[in-house]
Amino acid sequence: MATSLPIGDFSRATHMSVKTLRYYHSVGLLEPADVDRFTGHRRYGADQIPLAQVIRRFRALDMPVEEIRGILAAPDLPARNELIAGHLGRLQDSLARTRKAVTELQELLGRPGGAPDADISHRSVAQARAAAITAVIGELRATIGAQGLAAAGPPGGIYAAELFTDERGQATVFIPCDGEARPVGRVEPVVVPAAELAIIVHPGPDQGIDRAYGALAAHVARRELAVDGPIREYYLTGREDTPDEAAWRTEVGWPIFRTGPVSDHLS
Amino acid sequence: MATSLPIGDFSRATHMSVKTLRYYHSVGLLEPADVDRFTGHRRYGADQIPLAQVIRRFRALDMPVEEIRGILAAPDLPARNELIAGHLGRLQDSLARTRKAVTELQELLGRPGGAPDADISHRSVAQARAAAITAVIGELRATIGAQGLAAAGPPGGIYAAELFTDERGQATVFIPCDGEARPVGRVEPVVVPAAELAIIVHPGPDQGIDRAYGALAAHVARRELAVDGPIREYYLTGREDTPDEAAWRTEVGWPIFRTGPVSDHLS
DNA sequence: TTGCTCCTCACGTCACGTGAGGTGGC
DNA sequence: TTGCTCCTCACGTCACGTGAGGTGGC
Repeated sequence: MATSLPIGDFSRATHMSVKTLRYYHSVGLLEPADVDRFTGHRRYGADQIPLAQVIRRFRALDMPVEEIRGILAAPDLPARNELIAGHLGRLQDSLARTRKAVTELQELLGRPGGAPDADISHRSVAQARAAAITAVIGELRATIGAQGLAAAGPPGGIYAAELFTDERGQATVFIPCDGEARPVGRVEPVVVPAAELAIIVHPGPDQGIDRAYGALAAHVARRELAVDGPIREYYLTGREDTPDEAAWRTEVGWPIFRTGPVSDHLS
Repeated sequence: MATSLPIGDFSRATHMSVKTLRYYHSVGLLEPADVDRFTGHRRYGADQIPLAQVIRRFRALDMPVEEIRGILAAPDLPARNELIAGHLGRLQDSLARTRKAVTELQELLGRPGGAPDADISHRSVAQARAAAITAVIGELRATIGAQGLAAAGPPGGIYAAELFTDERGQATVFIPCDGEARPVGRVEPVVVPAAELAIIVHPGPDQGIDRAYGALAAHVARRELAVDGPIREYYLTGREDTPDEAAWRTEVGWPIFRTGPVSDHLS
């Protein structure tokens, strides 16, 4: 007659917890050889140890209980192999998905997974008081000069995304200044909101700036968490500063949710 | 004033299900801009769309809700990056585990992941009637010959695992035969139980058979689901057959739970 | 009145782990 | 009597999906 073990001993023999064994009993994956009709105590046969070990091995390979049951019940070896291969396929799918997630996260962190997009930088921009208008920079400069205010940074523009697709939408041009501007003509005081931006610098005059937009858009799509919000431009050097077009510099800023390397900040 | 959307519109705008949005509200991950005090209807601001998209992106990377909340609340960029990196690390761990599981499953299926162990084969052995003894083959052969029975296969032995570790345990030597043997002296009739075996062939006389055992044990540990049970030997060609020791052949069989390629069967 | 949208429970998922509260044999 | 083992509920996990049953505005 075969030796039989109480659940505790069987648990130690198989390195499965008592709770697990009771669970496997309840779902019919591994039934005890005997259950006492009065006390409910389970008894396992020593000859069930190898089966338990096989189950443990499959569970360690993340195979669902339901599928293990199927494998144990498979009528022949090809059926058994097919179930195992099915699980293998699912594991490989999840492997590919996880691998992709890892890559994306690495890119969000700015790790050298692909070459970093060298011409792109990041910036947290604090909000700033400014004088704003819907027309040209010269008018702004003259206005704040006349009001005895000083420029507190390069002039800039905020452009609603619809501008680029619908050809209509809100556009604002501003010069940050060190005090409250008084409204004069089309000039009004504004507070330029804070933002987190991915920045690319476009050299030269306006024509060709769409290449900078293209590069920035591609970068953001791949390596950043884009956020819907108006595009921003900063006019570092322009026609107001020098007639040499080659020396002009425009920054294009795309609003993002910041992750990745810490770079320069601008308040 | 900002545009606000009912949950259905916000759901379509963000590609999140209404159920998901309600869930995120209930756990405080994404609170609607306003909730009607009487009807309970939720309203979301259009400016919440980008935040929702960020959340969706992180969830697509399998980040737990609790951690996304932490990232959104992170006080600065390094803290944010650290949380993301933590998740990345966990993903990489699970990647490694899954990769290992895939390899093990492939080995169980006998895929060429490592070179297959060429000298190992598989066999399902049906149960067989036999004449058995705890001593030498010659005595068995003489006995069944005297009883007018024919050998139905090569002689074999069944050896309890304890034999190899404790140097004691049950050992049985048998010759399958085509009828019921009558007990004579130490010879008794037995039924050799069916088994699934991984098989290696050892050429030559007994000395050196431990090398075959070693190779078989290593193979089983890596590529099979081992099962506790007695080891079996089959004496295909031995001293009874030819005096040429180089021609002797012994098969060693290790009980397993069969997976992998279909090979020869022996009944 | 009929659709449509919105609401709040309540339950299921998967493989157990964690108690709570109680029993039986040495 | 004290430990120890064993038992059966019941609940929690994680991120929702799936109903059931009901309401409010066009």
